[in-house]
Amino acid sequence: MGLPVRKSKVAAPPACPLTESLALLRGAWAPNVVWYLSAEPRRFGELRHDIPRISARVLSARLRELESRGLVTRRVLATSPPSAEYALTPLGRELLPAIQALASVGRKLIEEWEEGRSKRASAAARTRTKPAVTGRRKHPTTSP
Amino acid sequence: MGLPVRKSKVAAPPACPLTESLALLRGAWAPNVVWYLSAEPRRFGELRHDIPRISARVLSARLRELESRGLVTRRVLATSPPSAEYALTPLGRELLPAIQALASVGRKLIEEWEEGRSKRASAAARTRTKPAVTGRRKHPTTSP
DNA sequence: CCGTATCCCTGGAGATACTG
DNA sequence: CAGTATCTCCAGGGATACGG
Repeated sequence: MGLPVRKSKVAAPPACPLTESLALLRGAWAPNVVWYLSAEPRRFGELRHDIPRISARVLSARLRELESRGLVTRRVLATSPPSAEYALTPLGRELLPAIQALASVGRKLIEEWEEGRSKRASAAARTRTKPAVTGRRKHPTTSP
Repeated sequence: MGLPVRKSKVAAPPACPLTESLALLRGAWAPNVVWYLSAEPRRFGELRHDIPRISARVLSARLRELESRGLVTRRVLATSPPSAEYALTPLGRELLPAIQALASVGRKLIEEWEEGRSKRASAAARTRTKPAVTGRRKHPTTSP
């Protein structure tokens, strides 16, 4: 605040469509949040459960950011135990095809290398991530 | 270094396909790099021109990372002015549908948003996006 | 049950300058 | 031309604890 001269920083003029949509999904967990909202509105605690490794702080931050960008809406329910429901807006839904494409290729990749792992024990190119099948997930659509 | 302190950071087991493909495209510029390689192999300097706002350092870092993950290949040409060509691998190409979906929705968003804006004022401030066709060759597909 | 408030850490990214 | 070497900056993120 002291110095008036500061570089624009976030200005980030979206020179291209790719950058534009990427800007809406900023943050590592944003796509996941959108994904888990794709089927139906969900509550904060549900999302936390859906995305086990996200912290409340970050989930809250993402939700707020997505809300401020018009991708999700927040609805507070005046129930005895206070609850909140988050849902995708039409704008948020526009991103679903892309997110699904991402999930789709990811799924394929996982399959392929699980197969190739048993056949070809070589391919020491990249050793990342394990199958780590999630125990179970109560998700209407295919899980990300 | 050398402290016995163990932080158990855990590389993060990507429990879901979405996270998996996201992991491959880590870094803000990665998707753009893949996009600009989609049509044909390109050289370092060309990529720099394609993505004007990226610094050499970051471009280099992204390319190395993408290479280490098996998404791109690097080929050094022994020409008088040394040059290098980067190209997508089959694995890299598998991500194209998703990236194109992203670009597609971004394009649509921009259109919508420009239409809605034409009602209010002339969009003069935002016109500095150039496809960066430096007279060399252009992309068969629309620019991101 | 739904968050927000610290504290701290990591790494992605910008700018600039310099070699093979 | 194709990178690497520094340095700095800061937003995103993990953990924990606390307030509504």
